[in-house]
Amino acid sequence: MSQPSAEAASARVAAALRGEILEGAIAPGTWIRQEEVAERLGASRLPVREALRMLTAEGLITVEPNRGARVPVLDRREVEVLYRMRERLEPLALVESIPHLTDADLAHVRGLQARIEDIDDIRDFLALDREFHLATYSACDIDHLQDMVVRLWNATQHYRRAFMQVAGAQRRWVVNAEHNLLIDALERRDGVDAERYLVGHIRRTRRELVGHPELFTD
Amino acid sequence: MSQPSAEAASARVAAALRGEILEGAIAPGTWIRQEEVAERLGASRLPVREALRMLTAEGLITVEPNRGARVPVLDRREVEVLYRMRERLEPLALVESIPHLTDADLAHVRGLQARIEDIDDIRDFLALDREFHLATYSACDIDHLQDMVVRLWNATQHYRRAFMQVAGAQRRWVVNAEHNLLIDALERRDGVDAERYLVGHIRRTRRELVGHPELFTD
DNA sequence: ATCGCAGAACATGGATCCAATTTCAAGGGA
DNA sequence: TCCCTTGAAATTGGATCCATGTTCTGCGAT
Repeated sequence: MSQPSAEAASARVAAALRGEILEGAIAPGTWIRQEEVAERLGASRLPVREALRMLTAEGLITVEPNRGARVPVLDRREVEVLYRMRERLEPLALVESIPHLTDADLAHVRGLQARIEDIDDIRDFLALDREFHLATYSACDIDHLQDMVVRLWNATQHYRRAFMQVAGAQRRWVVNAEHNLLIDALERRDGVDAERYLVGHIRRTRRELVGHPELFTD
Repeated sequence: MSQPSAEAASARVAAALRGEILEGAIAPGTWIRQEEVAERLGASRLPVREALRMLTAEGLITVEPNRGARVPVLDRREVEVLYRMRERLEPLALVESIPHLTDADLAHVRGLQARIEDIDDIRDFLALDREFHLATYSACDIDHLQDMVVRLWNATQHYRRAFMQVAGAQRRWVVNAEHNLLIDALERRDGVDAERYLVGHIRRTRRELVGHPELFTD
């Protein structure tokens, strides 16, 4: 009877909140009330508190003592530096991943890209784009590295969504082209080329994103 | 009456455990029992649980559901990649910090280096070396970046201590020389040189550290 | 003697109640 | 009218008790 059985309440709450935050249902800056979350998700306040701590470890929220938790509001400069961190860390994750990527992994990545090219809805695009990139790092067996990459994606998710809403369809074409170049390099197991395409991909996105002042309050 | 007054219990417990882990009093691999910590630090189990979640967010421990928490044991490869992550992230933190470093900050950094050169005890050296490097990043105003750098120092602290115990005094001379080169570049506000010295410093340490197989179990 | 299995001891996860802090609104004074 | 103060409501933090899951021990069967 030691089946995984019912997931722990705190993990359930964390998963639910994680989804809401990543999909934008919880706007940055708004306080997340423990009581409200507890009764909405059918749990007591205690697992909610644990879940909030988990989400802080994932870079999704910040907790202020005796105040509460909320999705942080970032200014343009913070988002820019977060992207610069991505430009440095993700190539490392990719290089560590490439030697361990199986053919099945690569087929999965190709499948994701095929779905990305067929999609119109921004919400689906964001989720699949995230899944695509994380899949290319999935064979990296260093937990700390994968965790930090996920943190960077988490922290910038809201601004990526806002960016996609103002960017035109032309951007999607560029993204698709860059993704396919990256996939080709991966299938050749060419770490040097893959790293080059990835850095270019992230850098171009950063420049375009921070070039939209209307996405930020400052 | 709204003085900061007594720090929150969970923060006190977290600070105590943080110190014990960083000083090596809690060996990697040993389970951290909530009840034991609670009665030793004069709190109930609840703030201990919160503290363990905080330390997870800081990269100091890992929590296994229904099992408990412990300081993770890393193999040589993980430590090596953690150092490669430092080589990529810390230069960025330094570059972001340099323009905002005040003369008082630099004087503080110089003072720390002077104390480092006078110290024999390994425990003090580790604490001051950490404080030295973090001080050079202290003017970086991007919280996520500073937090990640601290995580990297936390995760590798145990192996740095073990390394210092097998390394000779000769290593200390090299460290001091590299620190002083770094300080000079900082005082010139020369980001390019500072980054160069820092990368070399971390890279040399990585190579020497992972070159000691006796520090790892595998 | 070794492996398997049951049951007890132990540790973590969760619920409820209470305390402490913060926030917000109303009232009083300059 | 504005600002400061005061107190009550709302919210988070903590303690105790109970439920659930895991680990270890010892008994029994092969």
